[in-house]
Amino acid sequence: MNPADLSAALLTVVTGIVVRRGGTAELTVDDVALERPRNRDHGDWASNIAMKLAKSLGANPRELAQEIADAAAELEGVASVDVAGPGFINITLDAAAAGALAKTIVEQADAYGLGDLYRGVTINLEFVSANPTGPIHIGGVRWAAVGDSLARIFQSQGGIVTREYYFNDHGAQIDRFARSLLASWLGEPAPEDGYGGDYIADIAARVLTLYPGDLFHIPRDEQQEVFRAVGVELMFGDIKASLHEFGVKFDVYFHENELHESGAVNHAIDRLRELGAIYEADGATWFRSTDYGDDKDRVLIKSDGEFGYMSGDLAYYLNKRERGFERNLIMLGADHHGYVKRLMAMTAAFGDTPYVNLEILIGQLVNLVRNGEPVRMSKRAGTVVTLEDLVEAVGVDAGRYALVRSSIDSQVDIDLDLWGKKTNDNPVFYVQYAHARTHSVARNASGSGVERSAFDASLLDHETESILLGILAEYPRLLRQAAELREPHRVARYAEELAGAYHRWYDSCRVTPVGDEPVGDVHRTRLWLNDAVGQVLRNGLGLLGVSAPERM
RNA sequence: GCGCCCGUAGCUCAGCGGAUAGAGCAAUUGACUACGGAUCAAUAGGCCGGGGGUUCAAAUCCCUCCGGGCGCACCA
Repeated sequence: MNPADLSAALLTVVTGIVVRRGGTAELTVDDVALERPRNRDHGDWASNIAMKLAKSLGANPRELAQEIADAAAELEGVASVDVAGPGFINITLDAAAAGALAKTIVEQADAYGLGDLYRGVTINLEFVSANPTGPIHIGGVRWAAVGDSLARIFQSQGGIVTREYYFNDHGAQIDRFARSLLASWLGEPAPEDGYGGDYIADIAARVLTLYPGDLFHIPRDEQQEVFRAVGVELMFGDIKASLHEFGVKFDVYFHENELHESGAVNHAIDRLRELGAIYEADGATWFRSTDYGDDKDRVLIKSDGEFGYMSGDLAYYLNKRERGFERNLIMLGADHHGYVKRLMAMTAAFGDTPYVNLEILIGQLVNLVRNGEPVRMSKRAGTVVTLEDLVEAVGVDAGRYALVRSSIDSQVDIDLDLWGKKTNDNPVFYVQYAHARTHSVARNASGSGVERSAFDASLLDHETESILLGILAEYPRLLRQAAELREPHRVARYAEELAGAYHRWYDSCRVTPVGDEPVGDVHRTRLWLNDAVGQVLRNGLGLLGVSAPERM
């Protein structure tokens, strides 16, 4: 008996009562969704449906609750139903009904918790998209961890997900990068608006070994072009490699240059023009985005003839739509939140639905901290902490977990010294240890002749067992919620809660008999529960891109 | 000035209409000749930034003020 089954049964009960009382409320399963009460005295599951319905039925909430409770008490698998407080309905399952879940989970294995919220929906999730003018710095790392995890969560709901990286290889910043490489090679100081740091010299040297021709005797602008073309490829290769090391693999690396070379940018502007959203002023071409809720109109073609920043975004969006993506999500840092309105205006102008066909997830920036003091990062000064630095200092698991554990709405401090030294501060080890422990227990059980050869759910009647089963039962809904809200951190917090409940159960219920005690069905049944917990921890950690070790 | 995010235990953060607000770390005290003590139990620690409002019910929703972060270019 899981909460979904119970909700469905309760829906039938409540609907019957509403009809009998002459009510007109149309109820769905969501209306009678059960929650797990904080306090164990309040049973396994609780509903507030009576308080919600009382007003429209003109009924006393407690009386209504009692009527529902009396009917619900007859449901199969329900041990008792109580009315408490202002009208809560508290349901306690009998141990057998609750415990059956342990077997279900083991049997469903990796499939336990999967849902169909986005069954068949094509989703394009764009994240990181850092310019290839330097290594991925610590700010981009957050989106790497969160974005990849969110992609996995969408997939758990049946979504057809493409992880995409927008490769900004067109425009002034790339020119600066090229000039910086050239300057480094020539032994000149870095350009005023260019990039510094050891990696520039490193890339410049690698360009030299890769370039087959004679770089010394060609004009300077051709030299710069060589450094641009080869340097960007090298930089991009490095970025890919460090992302890969971090466990993040993109399906598509999209080059902005393609949009310009194929004429897609012009085409996108023409399309807007046909729709009447374009005007000319001051020698520039403007998108009348204020018609669609933006704060000001945006320049698409500057008076010098160059494309404005936004023009590429128009073409890119259309390109994604032409590739068939129903939902397009872009993860951006808080320093880009000003883009939301103009991109939504674009979406509306093209006749799509803002916040549905296009969705922008804004995440707060990370602060780099050293000994409690904030550290300013500067690509130019070369004081950048990179993804590789993070992995080197704390490892992939601890790094990803720490980054994905917080809501993206909150700023996080990254203190590599602290993270590197006191890694026990990171709850990832608490969760991983719980998982390792499930394997340790299973190994031990096997050695003592305890196998999953019998299952009697009614034997899972210890208090820690009913708590554990309650948490396990919530997993599918938790996953769905994480997907709906685009909040991977919920999976991490859930894993911590489950790990805690498991450790407490371990402390009071043994799987392997002690001493001369014979192996009984209670031990065999507990082994099912043990393995079920291991399975769910593994599933959850997998969605976070964190390993689930069998030994630590 | 306008916009977005945040202000919850000493620290880092969950909870975002429900019952006595939680976890980890830090602190204090206990628990292994019983499945790994990277664990568990217990204690202590909170006017959920302040003030109004909506509601049967507000940390959660609305308004306002205070404090912090980030934005508001024919730059990308």
